[in-house]
Amino acid sequence: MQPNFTVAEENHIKAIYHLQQLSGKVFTNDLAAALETRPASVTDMLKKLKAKKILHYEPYQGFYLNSEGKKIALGIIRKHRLWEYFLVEKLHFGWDEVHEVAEQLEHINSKKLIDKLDAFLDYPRFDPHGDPIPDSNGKMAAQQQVNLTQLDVNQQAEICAVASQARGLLELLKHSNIGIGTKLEIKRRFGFDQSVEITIKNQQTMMLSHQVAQALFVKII
Amino acid sequence: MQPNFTVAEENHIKAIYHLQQLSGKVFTNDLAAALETRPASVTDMLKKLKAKKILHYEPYQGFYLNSEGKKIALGIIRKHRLWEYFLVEKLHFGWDEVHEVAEQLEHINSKKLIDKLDAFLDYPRFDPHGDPIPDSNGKMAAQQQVNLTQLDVNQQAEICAVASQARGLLELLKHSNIGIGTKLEIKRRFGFDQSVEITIKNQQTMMLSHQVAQALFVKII
DNA sequence: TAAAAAATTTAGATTTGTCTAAATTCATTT
DNA sequence: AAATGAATTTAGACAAATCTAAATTTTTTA
Ligand SMILES: [Mn+2]
Ligand SMILES: [Mn+2]
Ligand SMILES: [Mn+2]
Ligand SMILES: [Mn+2]
Repeated sequence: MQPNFTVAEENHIKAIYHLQQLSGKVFTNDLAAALETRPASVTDMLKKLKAKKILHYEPYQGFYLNSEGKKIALGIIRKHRLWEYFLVEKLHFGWDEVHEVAEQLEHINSKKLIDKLDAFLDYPRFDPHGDPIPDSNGKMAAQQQVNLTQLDVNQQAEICAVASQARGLLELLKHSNIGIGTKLEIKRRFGFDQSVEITIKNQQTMMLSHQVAQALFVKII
Repeated sequence: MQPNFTVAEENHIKAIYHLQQLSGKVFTNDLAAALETRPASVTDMLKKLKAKKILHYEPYQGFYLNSEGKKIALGIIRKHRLWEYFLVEKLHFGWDEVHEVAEQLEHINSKKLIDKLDAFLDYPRFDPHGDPIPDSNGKMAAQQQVNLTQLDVNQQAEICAVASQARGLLELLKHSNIGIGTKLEIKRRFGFDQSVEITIKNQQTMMLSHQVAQALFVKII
């Protein structure tokens, strides 16, 4: 039923999906930046995806996945996140080490494999970064997360996602003992640089820059 | 240290390794048949592998992996067999269903992943087909197997490997309740067609054709 | 609204992996 | 030893995925 897609096509499909979640439409330069490729290469790929009838695309006007395309994207995301869960829960990878490997594993092509893996892992609903895992029909739990920058002083929250894979950020978080599941309370906000002071589990108090706070998503508790 | 190899290169390297185990040297047509590709395509690839200094190759004279090439082949075989073990032992695939998926998984590129997988599986020494799994240094247990055609009447043995992945064979074996670990005794041999009569676990008695017997390797018990 | 700037596409090239058909080399047979 | 046939390589082509540089379109600015 679904045609087969190459690894390059799948990487484009997934990246388009994530970008169109933000604003509905995606533009060539943004996708090229996300994939660390060139705008001209993106244009080439857009034509292929349009020819395969999974992308709505008019030259110069932006583009977005149609419902068939979204279904395919969700299948790739399902595989990516299930493998991440496997790597962390079964193989004891750190949650900040799994992305690269999952980026490869998500392209393994076997429905049976992924459904058996899902069962083996006992149908997890969230990956190690707090992102919801689509089920085999593409449905996933809504993620009730708020950006740390949006909390009020004295609010308590638990970190459930880190929105950036940047190398330096993960290093900083590890050093500060901050990770998925960390409980914290907002102590103060400084308008000058939009930094925020937090207390972890009623113990350490520390400052987070705006850049760091922006990368942290929490659920309020 | 080791350059990176593409999926196509890795598939060629692995196939060359298996063929050169038989007779030391490999020929273009044989490799093309094994990979279901064309002799001209094989020649193209041989030049690449020679340029990467892992293959001894003189035009028209056959070819074989040098020690560097064998090391790379064993790394791929290690991954293939560990994934097969994982699929059967953890995901409950049938031992006759794993080959295709392992053919993809063997190309995932992460030393950390494969060493952690090995530990998770508790360092298995044989894959679901009875083939030995190389350790991270490329060493593997010698396989003490004998072909079923070589046993004498009244000898008892346990099946530890099936040497062919042919579709029809696996179907036949499943139907006959024969698999890895099956214990049997040789009852009679017929010179006419080289068929052999066996009894499984002192229960069923059945005839196996020469073609089937040739594909079965056993250890004597 | 016309120029300038930004975004995007097109043109043309390169690498990888594959193929078919033709040429070459090697081995076997008269 | 020449002819035949098998095995192998070469020549030339093509699709996929990328790139750079140039052209085009759209948007912004003056
Ligand atoms: Mn990927
Ligand atoms: Mn994730
Ligand atoms: Mn393979
Ligand atoms: Mn095997």
